[in-house]
Amino acid sequence: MRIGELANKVGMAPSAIRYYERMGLIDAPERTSGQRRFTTGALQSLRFIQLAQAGGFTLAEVKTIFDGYPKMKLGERWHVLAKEKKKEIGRRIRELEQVDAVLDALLRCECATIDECVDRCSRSKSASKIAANRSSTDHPSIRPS
Amino acid sequence: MRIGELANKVGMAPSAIRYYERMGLIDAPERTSGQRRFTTGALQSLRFIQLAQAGGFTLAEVKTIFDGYPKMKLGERWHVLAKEKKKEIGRRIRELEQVDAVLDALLRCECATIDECVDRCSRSKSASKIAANRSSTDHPSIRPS
DNA sequence: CCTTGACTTAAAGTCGACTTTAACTTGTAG
DNA sequence: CTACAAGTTAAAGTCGACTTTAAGTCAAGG
Repeated sequence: MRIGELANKVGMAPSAIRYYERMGLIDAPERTSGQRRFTTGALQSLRFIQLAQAGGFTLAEVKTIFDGYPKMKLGERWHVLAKEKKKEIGRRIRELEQVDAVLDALLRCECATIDECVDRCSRSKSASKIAANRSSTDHPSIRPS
Repeated sequence: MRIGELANKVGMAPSAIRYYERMGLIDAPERTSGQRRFTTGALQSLRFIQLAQAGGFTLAEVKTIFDGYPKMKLGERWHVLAKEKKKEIGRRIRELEQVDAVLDALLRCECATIDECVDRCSRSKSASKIAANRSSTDHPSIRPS
């Protein structure tokens, strides 16, 4: 399979696939006169990457998973990482719910000027919490080994 | 008030404040021998920016709000934008919940290899939906005027 | 033979929200 | 007077996940 066909099958751009190869996320496939020829194994890897991304993993995290399991074997490690990611997603959802609460507070304000708005609503418990939480959620729990 | 003091009061770096000024988010304050001297008005503006950011607005969106109301007056427009942003946050939360569901599916898999995992779980309804939704949520609903 | 389309590479560009750097001036304390 | 902290600017750097560009190679069809 050439890169274009593979890209079509998984629904991503050829440039993305080359990028993953450069980043060491997928193995460099055999080449026929310079052109990549992929097997279905690459397709599986790419689908897993898509899945992991949908699960909120960064490419660095995916690489960490792959590096730990060069023979494509999963196990404890993968489950541990997935559980950590679930926690992270939970935190992110709660953060967004707070944001939603801030917007509700602002909407209830019926304020005429921004100053009034800030004075009455800025300190309304949720606003400052969010700023405080941000720093923690910035950093993913899974790091390259 | 000099920039350092203001930065301390609102809890942001002086560089951030200069950045907002350059971006036209806050008015350029008077200067004493080149140095910025801020009034409490700037403090209010900065707090509003923090609030808006906590509400999930981008700086471009904040600028849009400010541009529409140069005299710091709020009104219909602000409420409309806030409501749109609430919808966006709702969408994002639902997306994250789907992601959580995907992770659950993967964890239930008990799969031994990545290939197995992908074969059995990748198509499990939620995975492809997420990819489809992403493009829509990428673009904020509020654009510069 | 020539064009067309798909591929190749390395390197640079993109987006957002800043931070960092370099080179300099100004204000204050000892 | 001198040192040091805090201010100034424009320009470049950062992060992540790619895309785009430039310049070139290769195979198949007319």
